[in-house]
Amino acid sequence: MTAVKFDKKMLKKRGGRLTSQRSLVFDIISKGGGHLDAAEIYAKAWRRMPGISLSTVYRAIGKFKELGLVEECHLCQEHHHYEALQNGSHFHLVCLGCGAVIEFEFPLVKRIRDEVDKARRFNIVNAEVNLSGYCSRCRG
Amino acid sequence: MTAVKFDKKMLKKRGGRLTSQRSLVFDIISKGGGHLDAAEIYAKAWRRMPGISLSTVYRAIGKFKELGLVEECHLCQEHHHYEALQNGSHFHLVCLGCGAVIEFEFPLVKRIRDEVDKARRFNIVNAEVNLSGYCSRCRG
DNA sequence: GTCCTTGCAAATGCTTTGCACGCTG
DNA sequence: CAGCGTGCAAAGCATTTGCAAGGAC
Repeated sequence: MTAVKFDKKMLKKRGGRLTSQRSLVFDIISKGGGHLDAAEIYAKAWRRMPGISLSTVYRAIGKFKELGLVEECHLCQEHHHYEALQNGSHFHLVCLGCGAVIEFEFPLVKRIRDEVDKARRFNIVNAEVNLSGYCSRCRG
Repeated sequence: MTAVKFDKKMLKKRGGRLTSQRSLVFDIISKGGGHLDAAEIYAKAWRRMPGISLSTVYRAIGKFKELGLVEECHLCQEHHHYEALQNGSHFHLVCLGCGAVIEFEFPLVKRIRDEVDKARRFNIVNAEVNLSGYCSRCRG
């Protein structure tokens, strides 16, 4: 997990401007290893650039997402969704085109659980698998 | 995906009371197949019980979660977290005890992608796998 | 010089909480 | 009848937006 050097080219693609704030935010996200939320990024940013605004952090993140440099861990849903616990676990396949959600079960998921359990000495309680992409109708 | 009959016993375990609002909310969640958010549940509930309060919906959901009857799809994190896209995908193993996050790569994940891709005629763009449980230190 | 970015403050949207009344057990 | 659950309104957070001033190109 090495930090990615923030590069002018990365922004220029779609006309973004290279500012010190953006470099800073990108550097923090890049070194954060994927576990930082906006407030944490903001806190780290403030230490290196006192006075930086929280909205600037959000806007930088938004820009990076737009450019495909950064992604949210929980990509497919905006807010919480709930489901009743019934017959075992199933997984979600979300179409980025039409928003359709398909549920599926997949034996390999159990194998992943088992093997991670063994390999990492980790007692797995919950497994969540979310796939997103384009369904047959929407691709093209 | 059949609806689960809401049962008095399900609530009594920890002293909850059986009310018409709770039955209604549970029924909606149960029939929703896991893709309803709070607002959608509220809307459906209002149609069958005009005047029901949104806070009641939230409190019912909270109770069901507490009783283990319902779970949020995005269990492990409260709000969005961001990560830089770099060398291919990795996955997350979150300890429910100490909060540690372990990243791992796993070849089976690629197999799942491929097979779902084929089986469902779905063009997969992003795969996300989140496992949670207890690490060797925290279990016991 | 143009117009994209920033900082600030206010607004928005989802979720939670305080309080008095009503209903379950 | 005791105490939990409800509805309402207000509070809390995270995130977004409008606007005037500042900086990149």
